[in-house]
Formats: sequence, C-alpha cells, structure tokens
Amino acid sequence: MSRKFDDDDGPVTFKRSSVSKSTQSHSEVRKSTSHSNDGRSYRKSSDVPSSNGHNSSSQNGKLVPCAKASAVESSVGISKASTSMVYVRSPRGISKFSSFENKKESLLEKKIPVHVNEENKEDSEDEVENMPLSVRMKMNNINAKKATPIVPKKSSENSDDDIPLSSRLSLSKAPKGQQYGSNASVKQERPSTLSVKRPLDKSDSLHFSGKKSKLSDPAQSINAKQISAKSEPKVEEEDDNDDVPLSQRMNKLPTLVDKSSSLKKLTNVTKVNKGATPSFKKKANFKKSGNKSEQFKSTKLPPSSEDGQKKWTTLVHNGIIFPPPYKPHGIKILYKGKPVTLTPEQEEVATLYAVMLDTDYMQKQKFKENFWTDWKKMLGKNHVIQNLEDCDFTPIYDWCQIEKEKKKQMSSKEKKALREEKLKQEEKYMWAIIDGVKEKVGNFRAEPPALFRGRGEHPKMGKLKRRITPNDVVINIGKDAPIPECPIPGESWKEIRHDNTVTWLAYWNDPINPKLFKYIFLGASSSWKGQSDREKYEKARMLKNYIGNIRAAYTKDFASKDITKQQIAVATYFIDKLALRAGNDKDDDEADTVGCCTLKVENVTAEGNNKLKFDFLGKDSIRYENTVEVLLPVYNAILKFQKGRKMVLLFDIVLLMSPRPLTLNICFSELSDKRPGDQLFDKLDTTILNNHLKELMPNLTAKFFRTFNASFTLDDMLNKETKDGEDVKANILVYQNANKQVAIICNHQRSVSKSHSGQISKLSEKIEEHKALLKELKIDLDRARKGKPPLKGSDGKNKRNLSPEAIEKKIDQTDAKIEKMQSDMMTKEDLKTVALGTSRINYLDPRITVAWCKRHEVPIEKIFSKTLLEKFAWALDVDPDFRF
DNA sequence: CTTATGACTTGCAGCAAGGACG
DNA sequence: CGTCCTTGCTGCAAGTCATAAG
Repeated sequence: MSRKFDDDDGPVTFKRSSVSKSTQSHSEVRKSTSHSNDGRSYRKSSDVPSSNGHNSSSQNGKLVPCAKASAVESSVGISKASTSMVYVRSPRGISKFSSFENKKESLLEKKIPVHVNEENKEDSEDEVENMPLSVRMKMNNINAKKATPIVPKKSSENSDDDIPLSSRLSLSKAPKGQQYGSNASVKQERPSTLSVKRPLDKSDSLHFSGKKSKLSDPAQSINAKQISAKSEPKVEEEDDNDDVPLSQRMNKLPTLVDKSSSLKKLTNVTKVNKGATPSFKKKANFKKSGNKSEQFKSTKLPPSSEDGQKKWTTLVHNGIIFPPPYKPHGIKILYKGKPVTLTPEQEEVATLYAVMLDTDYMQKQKFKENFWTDWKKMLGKNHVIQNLEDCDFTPIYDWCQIEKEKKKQMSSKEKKALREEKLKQEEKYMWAIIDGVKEKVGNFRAEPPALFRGRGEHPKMGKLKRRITPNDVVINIGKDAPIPECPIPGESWKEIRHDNTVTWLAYWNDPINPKLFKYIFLGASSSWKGQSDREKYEKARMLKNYIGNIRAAYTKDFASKDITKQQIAVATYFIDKLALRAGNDKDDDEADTVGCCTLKVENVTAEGNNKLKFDFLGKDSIRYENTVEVLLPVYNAILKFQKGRKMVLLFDIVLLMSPRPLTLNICFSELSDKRPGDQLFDKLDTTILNNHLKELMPNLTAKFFRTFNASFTLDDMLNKETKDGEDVKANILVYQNANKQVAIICNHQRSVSKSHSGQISKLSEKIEEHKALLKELKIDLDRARKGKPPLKGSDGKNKRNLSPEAIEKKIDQTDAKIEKMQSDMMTKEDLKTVALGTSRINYLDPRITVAWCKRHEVPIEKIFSKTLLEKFAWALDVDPDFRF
C-alpha cells in the first residue's frame, strides 16, 4: 500500500487495495471488496497528479502580514484584533450572501471602499482573477476603472501567486468564445428546456406572472418533443398561481432594503440572468454599501426587518403523500414448524422482516435482537411465539418473491398503465410554487414502515420504524396558501407553520430517533438548491486564494508549544491533505464512526520513516485505509498525541455556597497515558477547529477543503491531461480518470456487485476466444498469401476463401476488439469499488465540467445525466474559459 | 462555555428502466 | 426479442455546521 505524499501539494491519494466495508468481517457474503483480489488493484497511486500544488508556497510570503501572523498566533483571547484585520481585508466573510453580483455591479461600486470587495469579488473580481490574462485585459479596457481597484487588491493578497503567470498566458491563448450551444447544437434543446423551466431570479418570475406562457411557449414548442409533460405544461396550467398579486411579488424590491437574504437573492439573480433589470442592480448595490459597515456581524444583523433570514414570500404546495394502508396477505409463518396466525399488524411487521431474509442483516445479532424486541411487543406477553429462533418466515418470504415475480411478468403495457396511475395520484405533490415559481419537490412521500437499516454496526438496526401518519407531520406553507388537504380521512396534520426563514415544506420526527427530523425539501433542480450549490463552490474557490496562507499557518504551528494549537495544526493538515471530514462528536446510539477530530489513538499508526497509517471507519462506516508519508513535525506530533497525558477525573466536588448560589467545581485529576478508544486530538472538536478556520478565511469550515480539493483536482487534471484534437471518446476517458482520482481522494466507495467476478471471468473468456480466433486468422492469412485455402474452423466447418486483404482487415478488427475488451475489463476492475457519482453530484464544480466540455467540444450530455443537467442548470452558461 | 436542536448536505444501496448483446 | 448488464434515480441514513437553550 504505497501512497505518495508530496507534501506540499494536493491531497494525497492512495491505492485502495484493500478497501472494505466495515461490515465485511461479518458479512463476507456481500460487499467485502477486499478479499477477492486485493493486493493488486490496477490503480496506481502514482497516477495521481499532485493537484493543488501551485497555490501553496509562493503565496506564503506574500500574505499580508497582519492577517497571517495574527491568524497564526491568535488563540482565542488575542484574536480579536487579528480577526478584525482579517475581516477588514475580506469583509466578505461576513456575508454568506456575497456571491453573485455581476461584473457591472461591482464596477458601479467604486464608491465602496476597497475592502468591501472581497465580497463582491467573488464572482466578479474573483472570476476575473482566474481568467486568462487576455480576457482580463479586455475587461480592463472596457472598464478600466473597475478593474483597477479590484485587481490590485486581490493580487496583493494572493491570487496572483496562485497561478503562475506563465500558465495564465498559456491559457489565454486558447481561443474561446464558442458558446455552449454551438458545440452542442444537437442537444441544445435540453439546456434550454431546463432554463426555461426555472428562472432563478425574481425578475423572471415577474414576467411569469403576467403572461409567461406566451413568452415561453413559442420557444418551447420548437423543441416540443423533448419537453416532457412535466415542466413546461405545468407551469402554464398553474398559471392560476399567478393569482399571487404582482404587487406582492414586487414586494421583494422594497424588502431588499432590508437585509442580507434579499441581497443574496438579488445578486444571484443579476448574475444568473444577464437581463436583470437595472433597478435590481441598483438596489443591490445600494444594499451592499450598507453592508460594509456591518462587517463583523453581518450574519447577525439585527433583525431590523422581519426578514433577516427570509427565504420566501409566498409558498404554495400540496403537502405529502402517504403509503397505502397495509393489505394483509394471510400467509402464515411457522413457529416450531407449525403455522401461526397473526393479526394484520403482527403480520405486517413479520413481513418486513421476512423480506430481509436474504440480506446481510440476518447475520447481525443486533438486528435480530432489536427486531425481536419490537415485534415481541406487538405479539403480546402470552403469544405462542416466544422466541425468534423458532420462527420460520420463509412462507412469507416466498410469497413475496412470487409477488415480485408476478409484477415482473406483467406486460409492459400493464406496467405502464400502473405507472401512469401512480403518477396521476402523485402529480399534485410533485410541485411547489415559491414566490410564483413552480419548482420540483424532492421527496414528497412519507417514509413507509420498515425495519431500520442502519449502516455499519448501528445499535438500532432492526428496530421497527413505525408508520408515519399525518399526525406526525408538520407542514410549512405560506400564510395565504390553502392548507393542504390531509390525504388520510379523519386525520389531520400535526401542525401548520408559516416559517419563511426555512426552506422545508414539511417534516416529521424520525420514529427511530425522535430528536431527528425528516424533512421534505425542494428537489435538487430548484433554485434554492442551485443557489446554495453555487455559493458552496464559490466559497471553495475562494479558499484557493487563502490556502497558501493557511498552509503556512499550520506548518508553523506543528511545533507550537500550545498543544491545542498544535493539534489544530495537525488536524487541519490532515483535512487539507487527506480530505478527511471534520468529525463531529457522536452519540452512543449511533454507529461508532470517526472523522478527523474524533480520530482515536488506534486509528493512526506510526510506521517509521515518517509514515502514518490511517485505518478507521468513516461516514457510513466506510473504511478509510491509507498510509502516507508526512512531514517530520507532524509525525512527531502524532507520536506525542498518542501517548497522551490525558486528564483523568478522580473527584468532582461541587460546592453550593450561599448568598448567591455559586457553584464551584473542584477537580482532582491526574495525568495518565491514553489508551485505545481515547481521542487522538483530545483538545479538539469541530467547533474549535472551525472557529480557528474562520480566523483564516471568512466563513471557512472544514468541509470546504473537500470541495476545494475535489474541484481543484478535477480542474487541474482536466487541463493537464486533455490533449488537443482528441476525439470525444478519448476526452471522456480523461474526464473519467480525473473523476476517479477525485473519488479516490474523497474515499467514495461502492460495494462490489454480486455479479462482478462472474462478469470478469466471462469477459476474460471472451477475450480468450477472440485471441484464438486471431491465431486462426493469422494462419489463414499466411495460407491465403500462399494461395492455400483456409483451414477448417474450430467448429469443423469450412471457411470462405478470403483474400489476404480481407483477412488482414479481419485481423485488425479482432485486434481492436480484444484491445477494447481488455481495457473494458481493466476499467471495470479498476472502478469496482470506486463510486464516481458522489463527487460528481456533490464535490465537483459543474462549471469546470461545462467549461471543459465547451472547450473540447464534448457534449455535456456525455458527462451529466438529465437530472444532473437540471441540477446544474445554474452552471450551464459558464464561460468556456472558466477555471476553478 | 457545553449541550441540544434544527436545517441542510453528503453518501451508499437497491431498484427499475433502458441499452447492449446474442 | 429475451436476457443480461449498466446506469440513473430514488430513498433514506449519516454527516456538517450554525445557533438556541441551559
């Protein structure tokens, strides 16, 4: 398990030679990706390019001293001053809503003192920064003024260092300008459909109300085919929603005046929609300038207006749908070999268990135990059934299988009819109207009863997750909207709320863990989600400008005498280099998994030569296994942290003293070595860590390192490895490979499919066949050249007499086939444990992909599926020159 | 502070629909 | 034109992080 770790550069990746799920030990059946062919994955650790190297060192020196120094030294007490400095330089931190102003806007703002910018920069200046020089120059010419103030400032910070001039120049060479549509004209309809569907901005919604149908229709009809029944038509039907008075919608304008959130929206709007009205822009600007004064607390502006956090003005939806009541089947289970009659309720739960008979959960004692506990309650004390072991659920299991089979056997017509029926029932739940804009609802179904399928060794696995009823459900909806009709007669919603500071449409408490909520949100294609997605990536991009200093800061702290600082430094290093998650503390009633801050001493092993071996269960109990070489100070620090000296509490005396009840805690404690199970970073938790990160960059938290590393790596790899003039296929391969590296960095795994090994052997069999054929062909060729007829085929039949040329051609074809099959097999094996999807959905800035596609004429549809395109609608119009 | 809540993102599994293949 | 696979999508579990409450 080699890995490389170049210290300064990018995230370390590793070979996942023995990837495995935690569960593997218990459930060898299933996913243990590990056992079969371990040692030799095709993946090479070395093919990982070190990614984000460039930004690091050069910039260190440049950082404005105050920020950096202060950050470094600051520990809580001192930090105030320093913090303020940081903020001064980058007020943006304050605002979560900074991001989307468009360039013009920021230009207008000249009046605003420089420091305001950081915020505005993001999209405007920031983007500028990342653009090729040529482009930037153009822009400068156009608006000399704006550029000037902005650029200088930024560059002083760092950005310039990030990207070597040379590379910028080279970039600038690339002729751009192709619009997206032009490359992909064929597909154009898709994007357009999408964009039509959901205007991100309010301005649009305004039109909408009036006569949107008119506007959009013509365009649509052109591509009508592809426009599925879903989006467009509906919009129109629901025009009636426009009954939201225009005036109300207009309200937004005024509200702008108030605060943050509205600003956010606006700015976004303008950016997304170039056609935004001037008035909007002005207001936004106005706003902004107000903002600066708030620097420090923008997030907690006094709720001067009711809408400090306002997310919507009008919200209309139809609530959620519930699964149909249980239909008893009457199949009896056997208890000690004898059939037992169960009540419908008992039977329902028995059935939930029966259908899991062929899962790994059956190997888990905890699962059975928890199930039994819950089921026993339903059976009652004196039931014939007294223990689970003597129950035989196979009759129900078999019945279910048969039912499944029946369903499968239905003709496609029947299936279709069934589907349509379902659709019709659900149709009304699928949409919500937010401020006049129709948006898809994400999940509008109440979760059906089930046995809880916790991952890893979850202490609650197997417990009955009882049926959710309307009485469990809280609805959030606009004050003026009709309250959704409760779909179950005789019942009613638990509560109706009108909270416009949140985006959920409904929730209920999770029956398994009542303090958790299950929310109904809008779908991923909604503008709410799109907007926050965009903000996420902008923040990650901003990290690029700070990363050098952050690295310098933690490097300096590796040797700090202040243990807390030292731990923060090392933890940050891990998060940066290994893309570890933050690692919040967990309750005892959850699976025992860890992240960076919660690593236990036994999760990291020093192996000599500055090598550390990480081995722990992370999110979803996915195992993280990686050995990396680290800097000596880090190595030493880990040795020290492992040894520990943690405080052990011996006594705790509490004195209550009168006059004023004063509580005094006197602790008697001693130092002792850490033991397995103890925290490696005993002085840390995610709050401390994130607070520290915020001193280094406004609003920075641990998870952004993952986003940053992932997107940076993709951008970097794509631009290094894409060759000009390659065909689409080759380009896609490049993309896949980059995607794969990201997935490896993030440790995104999947279980090996059951049929994997079978498929591989089938493939290799085929390859052998073709090889044999090849041999034969070669002989034939030889003979043909000598004028002899071909030998009989392996099947004994005579073959046609072919010309040498024809045979040669055949040989070439066969060769190609073999090659393709071999490479297919390689990739298949290679990717068998790697999940590419997660990073594509959550970590890779879609603008990188879109821009790359435009530059290399790869149809975006080859990379993003339909839903992904919808989700990333906000990114589709990105400039081809976009770099992360 | 520290803990509890609340809201929202991330992540894997499983299934169903669609596509490749014989 | 059925079977075998793959792929995309959905479901819901499990994280992160901000903030309220104690």
